[in-house]
Amino acid sequence: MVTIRDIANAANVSPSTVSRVLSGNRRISITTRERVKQIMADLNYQPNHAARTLITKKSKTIGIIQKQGDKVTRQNPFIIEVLSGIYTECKRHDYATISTTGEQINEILTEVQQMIQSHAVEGFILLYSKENDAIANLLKQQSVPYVVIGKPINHEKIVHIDNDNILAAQLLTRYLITLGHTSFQFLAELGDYEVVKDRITGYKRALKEAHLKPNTVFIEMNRQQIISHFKTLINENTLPTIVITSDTMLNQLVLSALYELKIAIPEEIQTATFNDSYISANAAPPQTAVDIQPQLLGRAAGESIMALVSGNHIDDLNIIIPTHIVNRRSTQKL
Amino acid sequence: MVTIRDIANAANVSPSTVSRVLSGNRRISITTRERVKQIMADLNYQPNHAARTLITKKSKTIGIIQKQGDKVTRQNPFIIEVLSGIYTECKRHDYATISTTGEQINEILTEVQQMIQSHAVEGFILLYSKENDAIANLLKQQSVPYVVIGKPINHEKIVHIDNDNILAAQLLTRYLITLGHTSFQFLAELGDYEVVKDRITGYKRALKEAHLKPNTVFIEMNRQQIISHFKTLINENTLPTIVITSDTMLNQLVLSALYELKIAIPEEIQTATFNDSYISANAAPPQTAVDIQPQLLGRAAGESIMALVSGNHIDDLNIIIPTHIVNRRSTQKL
DNA sequence: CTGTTAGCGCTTTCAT
DNA sequence: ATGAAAGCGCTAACAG
Repeated sequence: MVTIRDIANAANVSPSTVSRVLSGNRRISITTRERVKQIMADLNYQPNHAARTLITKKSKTIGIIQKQGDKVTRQNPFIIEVLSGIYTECKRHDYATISTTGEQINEILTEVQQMIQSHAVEGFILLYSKENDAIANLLKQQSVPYVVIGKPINHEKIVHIDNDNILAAQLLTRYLITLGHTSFQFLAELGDYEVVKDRITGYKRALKEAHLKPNTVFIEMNRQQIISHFKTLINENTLPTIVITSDTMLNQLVLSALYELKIAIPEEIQTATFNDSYISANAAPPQTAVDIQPQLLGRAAGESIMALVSGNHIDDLNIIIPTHIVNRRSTQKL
Repeated sequence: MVTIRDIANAANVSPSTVSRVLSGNRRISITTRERVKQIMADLNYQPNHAARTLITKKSKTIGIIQKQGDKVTRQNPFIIEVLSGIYTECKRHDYATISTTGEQINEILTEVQQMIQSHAVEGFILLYSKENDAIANLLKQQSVPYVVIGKPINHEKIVHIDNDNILAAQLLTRYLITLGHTSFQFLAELGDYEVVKDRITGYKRALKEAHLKPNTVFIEMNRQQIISHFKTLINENTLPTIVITSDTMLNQLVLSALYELKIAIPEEIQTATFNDSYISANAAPPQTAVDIQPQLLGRAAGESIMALVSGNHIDDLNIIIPTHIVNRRSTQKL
């Protein structure tokens, strides 16, 4: 292994000089700087990460905290794209990322505690937003920098990266109204998520503007349940003309259920969903969807945490990533 | 930060003694061992990872190398589950994982080189198998331990974790033959993948046994192309009774295309796919699929690399993860 | 602009 | 069974 010492010897300077050119210190003569750099290249020098971390206490890695690590969450395109965005941005700044996905809150809590104490990470990105969250509290108390992807909690001075889900839902619903829909159903996954609440709010708002009645159903992420749900609607003759789902995965289940019940889209019913993805874009049929740009959410989170760990101040704590509607075959003019 | 020194002072022993109980050294009296352990717990001691790595040159992290990092690959459930398996297993051994996904081979190559030289990782898992691969060659040359998920390359002394894809395809095809199918089409993604070749081999073998003619088409992962493909089949009146796809993502596209062409599954055509996932299980309609157990592939890879980095010998270089057929609505007795 | 010095927290001979 | 001492590769005062 070639060390800072080796290249110091070869360049006839002291290790500290080498260290200085490494950190881009200004007050090194251009000649020595270039010479040292040349020798580093020649000898294929790689700085030792551990040694640097040991002394600076900067590990150049960011922790990512997820709540659940179950199969559905893992395979959710939204999460994957967010992670990809974070990864890209951190990598660009020469930072590594490390994920924590515990089954239980306590498990995550101790792991996070360890990471902090052993200086394994410099900051965290939380992939969820929750009031009075034990992990967030821990981070705050230990004053470890972190940012949250999700809805801002008003009394907190923490950077939140989010979409305007109320607006997004409102725009989608308005658009569907222009298509001629009057009979809506919003299918939402169970679980008391803030995002879902916001989307329902926006949906209701748009319907109210048009003097239409909202219809919202919370349902389990279970194919059989969804099939019986639609069976009931058919029997009661209360099938809406459009079903909006709160996420791709739920949408996929709805499409599967409708297929089984031989209800044709968009002829007999129409569908639209939040969280556009490869799957919804290539579903049967391709779905009209709200693209919330998860990749950008991740990138913005990465940028923010990079700023925080390098001591920069962020004055806008509330970063909003724009959304847009992608119009596909699952909806059409009535 | 509480160091080994602090707890040495508190226990009235030397740092080296503390270090010894930390590493489970035998020749420490049971009394001091217990006392030291107690104090470590009381003071909530966390070993400093960087310091340990600096001296031992063991980073307790494993590198994961992927070839492509595009959206389709990222969102492919197969990859996700493999990664999850690796992560789980490494975590169980107190190892972290770090991913590398470059756009170009050279980018990955330099990154891997860096990781090795700076002792950032102890070993690698390659998520692909390729003859005469530059990265594999680099690892071999520097004698960094690695395992690969994919087809064994015969003249190599490297642990490979794989399914028996020939057998899996053979079993699936045989099963479909028992359903009464005689007119097959195997739709494979373009790209010269060894897995795909094996699956086609098994498929052909089973058809040959039954004196049936194979029909194999390589196609781009593009919805429009697939639609025109099926249009052509309809026009030529050569629609098979069953379409087998080489992966979930391709299968999803086929379902979308068939939906558009209003060809009903399983009534007018049947479908089956490799690489079962949440998506194929809940598709329109749910797909008969070969579960290749990606989670287990990942776990086995994790186990193997753990063994290698701790210096254990692995005598069986060829680890086969069993597969099984999941029978769903997309196929039925003809 | 550059060198000297003193560690960061840990492991590991070499003693005893 | 335990301690003393050296040093992993790097950075950061401090000193010129």
